[in-house]
Amino acid sequence: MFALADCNNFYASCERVFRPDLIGKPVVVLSNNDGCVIARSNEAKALGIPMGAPAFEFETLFSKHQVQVFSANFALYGDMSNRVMDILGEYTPEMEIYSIDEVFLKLQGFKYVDLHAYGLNMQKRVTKSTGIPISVGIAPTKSLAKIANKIAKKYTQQTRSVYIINSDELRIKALKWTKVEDVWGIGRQHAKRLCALGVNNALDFVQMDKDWVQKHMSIVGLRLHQDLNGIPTLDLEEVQPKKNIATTRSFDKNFTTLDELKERVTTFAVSCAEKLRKQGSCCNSLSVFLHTNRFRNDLPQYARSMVVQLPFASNSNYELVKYANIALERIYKLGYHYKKAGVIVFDFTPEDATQLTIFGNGNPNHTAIMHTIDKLNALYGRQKIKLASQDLKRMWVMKQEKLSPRYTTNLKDIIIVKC
DNA sequence: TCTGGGGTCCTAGGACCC
DNA sequence: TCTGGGGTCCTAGGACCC
Repeated sequence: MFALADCNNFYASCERVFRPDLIGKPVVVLSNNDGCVIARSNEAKALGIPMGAPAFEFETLFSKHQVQVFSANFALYGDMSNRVMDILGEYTPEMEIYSIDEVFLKLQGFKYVDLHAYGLNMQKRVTKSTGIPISVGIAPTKSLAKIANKIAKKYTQQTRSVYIINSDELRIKALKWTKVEDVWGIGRQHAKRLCALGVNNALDFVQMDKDWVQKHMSIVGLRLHQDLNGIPTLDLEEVQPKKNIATTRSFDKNFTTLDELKERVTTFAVSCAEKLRKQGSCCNSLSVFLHTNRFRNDLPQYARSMVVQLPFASNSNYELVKYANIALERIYKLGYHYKKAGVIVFDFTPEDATQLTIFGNGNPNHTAIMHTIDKLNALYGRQKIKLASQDLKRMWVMKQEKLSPRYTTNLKDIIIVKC
């Protein structure tokens, strides 16, 4: 059996842990630059605030219903996630952290354990120990555990946030209850196509012809089809080193000059290099993109990206910055208002296995200095040591007007309890 | 005025090899 | 009129996830 433990309204719940006065009140968390809504408490959902809602469009609704609005505080969410995962890890030797707020637990060899009681225990313990409410779904396969979790979340009262699918009867009932577009792995495109064929719920889907599924939804769809039929096809996945690493940002205003963009792209490339070093990888290629604001119909639109192959695998700030800027200069066009840019690195080789060449390929060895920069930045704060071509005056601060304190990761922000 | 930021996998088709 | 039969690698694009 598999269990899927999923934190309820995770970011909103994190904000509430240290602000218990917000329990029962609508809470939303915004994306970077305070752009859109990326998390909502149940009360906020009930007000009809959709996922991804642009914050500025909902300002009147926010103030009318006294919605508590927060800027994204990823330091807090990451730390709270670790706490939740640590506790859940005690319930099984095999788990897969699927996202910041979700984890699959493999319950193999639990034949003589009352899994429902086991689920209730983990649910209670996480909620009590961290203040984060979670839901638990248990079923014979991962995709069915996903569905069980959805049921637990929807019927909190009746299920006490734990639901188990442990018979074919319950499986059929759950599949029938699940709309096809809500199935994990069936996105908008496939849902549209399936609905047109009269396949409206997950039960309809599992009864479809295998060949059709494979033909139109590839091997991925076929695996899901099997898994939902109760044949375990999707197993836990091990943590793999990343194959792509990206740093991309929207700007809070439009940029027009090459110099402004150069500074941003330089900072993004440095950030990618840092992430590469953290994972012990070097990249052989990178891509730079930039585009104008796609929401502004009154301005001319332009978007381009360019891939650069490095002559050697690297994770040096200097090298990545150099090649990222070469790409930027090629794709930059004067006369446009740029809103977003990014750097993506890919085609990795492990740091300790980069190819040497007999005649030398000009790959300078920056290992020592990068190591020193990383160490200093770890000690004295991120971006303490920067390249001169980066934003030295710290002009580009993200819009984060409603940021909560870093309660758990910054000594200055630890709460004071008066008793 | 203001609209996020990351990731993964699969397939078809073209270019190329012998 | 008639024009082989295998392969591999790479890329773009499409689908999906949180």
